[in-house]
Amino acid sequence: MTVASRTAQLLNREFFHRDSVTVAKALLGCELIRQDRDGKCLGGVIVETEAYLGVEDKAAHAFGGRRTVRNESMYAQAGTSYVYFTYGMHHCFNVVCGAKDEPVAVLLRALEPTQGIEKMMQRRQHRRRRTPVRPTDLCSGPAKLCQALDIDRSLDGVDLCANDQLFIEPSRSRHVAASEIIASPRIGVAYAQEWAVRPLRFHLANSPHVSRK
DNA sequence: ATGACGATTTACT
DNA sequence: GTAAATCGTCATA
Repeated sequence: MTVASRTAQLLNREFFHRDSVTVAKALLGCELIRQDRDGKCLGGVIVETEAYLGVEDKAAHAFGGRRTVRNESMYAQAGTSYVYFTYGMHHCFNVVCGAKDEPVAVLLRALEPTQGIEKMMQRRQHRRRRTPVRPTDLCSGPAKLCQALDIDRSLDGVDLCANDQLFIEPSRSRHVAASEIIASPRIGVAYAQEWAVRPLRFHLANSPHVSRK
């Protein structure tokens, strides 16, 4: 499939050019797809996201207008990827939202695997791991899904609206009703004080593929 | 040049 | 439940 024909069926720039809470909810049910070097597609349906609100958000990397080599992609146009490295060993993947130079983004936290499951299993079952990877643990966390889909800093800053290596397709059959979306506090941001408790994490009710119950 | 810190995951008690 | 793993990045000097 060519880039041009594929681009026509992706989420477009306007989809991402909205506030991050709206995009975080709208991404639920959409499908993240990664095409690796062999042309093999890996991916799954997005079941969990978190919204990050920019300069006023104490939990966000751009809090206070912080702009560095690491988070530069947050200031790019909507639809750009922001991939960061953390804890000395993990990558996390975000979609940049809002206007250019407005550092807001959505962190993708969990997928329901649909494509390339065997290959993702192999990527997750790395050398040092002792226990087998269960299907519901394949992409049930922001760093797990990056490991499964082979997402790292080489994919930071790419345009998700015009790219055949990493992109997002609209929700297929399933229309996601507002009643299926559960909001809760974001994970791992206890240091952010009052921003730690705001309900900016969103996940599909009843999905066994989320990072936490 | 140095030190502290993660938007996490895994294993173990 | 707790703790270890592990290192790029950034603020400070």
